[in-house]
Amino acid sequence: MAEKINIQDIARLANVSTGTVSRALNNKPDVNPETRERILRIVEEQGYVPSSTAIGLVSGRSRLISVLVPALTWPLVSELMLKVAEIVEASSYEIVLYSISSSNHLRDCGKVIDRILATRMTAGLLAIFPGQSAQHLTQLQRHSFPVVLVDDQNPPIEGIPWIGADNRGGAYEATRYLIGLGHQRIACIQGPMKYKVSNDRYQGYKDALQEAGIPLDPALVLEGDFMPVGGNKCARTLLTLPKAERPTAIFAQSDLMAYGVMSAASEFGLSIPKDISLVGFDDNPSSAHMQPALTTIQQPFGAMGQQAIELLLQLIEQPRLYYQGPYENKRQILSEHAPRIQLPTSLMIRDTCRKLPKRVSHTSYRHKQAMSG
Amino acid sequence: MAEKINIQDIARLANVSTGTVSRALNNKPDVNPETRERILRIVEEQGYVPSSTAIGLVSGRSRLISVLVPALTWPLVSELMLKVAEIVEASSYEIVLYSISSSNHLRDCGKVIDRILATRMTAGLLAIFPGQSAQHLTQLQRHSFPVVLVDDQNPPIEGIPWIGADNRGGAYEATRYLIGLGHQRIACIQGPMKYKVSNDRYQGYKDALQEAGIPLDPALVLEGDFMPVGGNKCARTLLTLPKAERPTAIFAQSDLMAYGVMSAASEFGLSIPKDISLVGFDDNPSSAHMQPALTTIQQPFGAMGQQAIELLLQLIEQPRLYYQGPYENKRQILSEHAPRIQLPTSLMIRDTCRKLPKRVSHTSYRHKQAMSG
DNA sequence: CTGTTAGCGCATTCAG
DNA sequence: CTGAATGCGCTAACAG
Repeated sequence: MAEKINIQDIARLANVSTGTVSRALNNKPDVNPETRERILRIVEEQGYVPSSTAIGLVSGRSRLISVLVPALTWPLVSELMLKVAEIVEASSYEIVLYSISSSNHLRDCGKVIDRILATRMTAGLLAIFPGQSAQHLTQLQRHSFPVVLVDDQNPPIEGIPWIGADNRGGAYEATRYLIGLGHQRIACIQGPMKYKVSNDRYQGYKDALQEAGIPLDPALVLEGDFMPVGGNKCARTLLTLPKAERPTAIFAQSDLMAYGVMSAASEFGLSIPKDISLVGFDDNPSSAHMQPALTTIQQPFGAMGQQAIELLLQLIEQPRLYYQGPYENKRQILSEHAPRIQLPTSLMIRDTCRKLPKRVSHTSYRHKQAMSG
Repeated sequence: MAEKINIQDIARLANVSTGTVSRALNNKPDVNPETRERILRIVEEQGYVPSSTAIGLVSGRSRLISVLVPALTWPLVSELMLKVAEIVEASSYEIVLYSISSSNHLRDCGKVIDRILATRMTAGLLAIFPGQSAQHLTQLQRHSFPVVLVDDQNPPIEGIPWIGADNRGGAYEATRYLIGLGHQRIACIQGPMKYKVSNDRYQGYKDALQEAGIPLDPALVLEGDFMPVGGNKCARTLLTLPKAERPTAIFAQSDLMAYGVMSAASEFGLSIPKDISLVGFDDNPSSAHMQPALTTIQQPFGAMGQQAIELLLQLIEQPRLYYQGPYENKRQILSEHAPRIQLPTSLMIRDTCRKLPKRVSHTSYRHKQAMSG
């Protein structure tokens, strides 16, 4: 059935030339409706599918899209890819996956990008959280190879469309939520400050503090590593502080670090949220199943994936023109400037935060503890 | 630099024919070493990369490999894919990703497989945990299209190479570990029994019980859904049992269900591992960060991915011949039968299991509890 | 050793 | 409206 059958076979079976078959298949207007129907019927019968390789060769265009992903073990990327895959499969394109794993670092990534560019096997590139490899992307841009970047580590690159989460807004919301609960001494466990994302979240944290008129205490701002161990280490430092200086709430810039905070708390015999309130960032799938379930900021990964791939597809078909606004409504003003799209996060309220009594003083805290004990 | 430059340009620049250039590029023996070097130099200078599309067309072979993945949100798949991607990138092949997400169920998956087969755009298919879609795979097999299946839900399919984890052995090890700790009343929270994996793990559980001469108590064997909610529900049933009938340990057939058990325990005011010991299965990345860290059976996803993709690559290049034994050592006897490779799991001992005192009786248990309370 | 030629499967002219 | 011819970039077979 699926034995190598080509356009000539169809042409023979339909008593027409290959040209006509080709026209019929590509919905060209100038073809006899009767003939077209007959051809399509035979195509259906024979289960004929045009060779995408040949089409690629003759048309010079590819139906393949490169997607560059970081270590897939990061659960967040999965969510994003899910949406990307869904949309690509609904189109006539396919995804070619390139992963920058632990072994092939910066240098190898450059090679991958060179190959993408040189072979032109794919029609465009979606780079997802490429980390340091982002710098190689300008090279593609120079050759007017369509690229869309989903990132949070690097400052935006001139000329490259960029999709990201509103990290500053998310951090602001997290901190404001804690303030609304009555917390005044709120610690911030940061990611590595060399990353843009860490700075953005720090800004959001400061925004909320400033808005509430709470002075920023540098002793409560610690730099972690986005990983559980770093979160744990920072939390230990915070919990070692004298009671009066100790934070009543912690904003961890990643869920993984929040996990570390939770383990540190239990090591100190402290209970969350009774003794310490905690908010994370990311909303990893497992965060909802922690004990207690982690209150956190959810990143809009699905939406980011969707925006990114839709933008890329549009870029491939309409080079150098960017639609502003939602993709569905294409009658938007076109722009020649690479868009920067920032998607809103959302606060997931769960069980790691506790409302503080009106007046928070050392004595009233101990009093309450004694009553419950 | 990377402007469309082809083999003719190189031929012109090197003052040779395209045939010679092609020969030089493909390391054919019959080409003047001097000429070859000159050509290679020019190729390097010009940054020429042969069009894989054209090569694909003329050679009839593809350098693309289809990889069919289930909902990527499942963290386990990421680990597997990581290894697959690493190996593919080291080869001359690329990965084309197809995902069977929530939206496109069984029917759409059939379409995907039809397309893979019809276009022959890719040279082979690696199907990872395809679930119910596995049945479509026989179609590929019939057309002698190389397929390798990584699965645990379905019984093996005749003629299709199969890679899986030793689920029975893993469950046996988990249960034996609990028995070794002195537990006698060990519950088993199963996955859906329509899946092979659930039956395999149940067998392993029974094996260990039988070996230790412990009678199987049907009241302690409950069917879950592999998800946290199911684990929680089953655990509630178990914890509602009268003290004497209540299990002292629970073997959950998935980590996610183990999370559900943990939350159920805390709802019942029970502490893990003090009151109940718990072992999971899978070793999700987050399991090590649970409070307490979950003792579980680790699935060899990396190894599974590696075996699977190496087998597929070999199948593509040596159709209908399967190497038996490790890939590295290729001088193995070849077989015409599709191999079934089962990879060993490993027990990750962490903090959710407790050694029971020598004699386990209702009274001594309460005595100990009273002493610690 | 090397140049020439004939396709791979298709879309796209250019004539009818 | 349609058939025939050209060529996409490359490899392979065949002559030199």
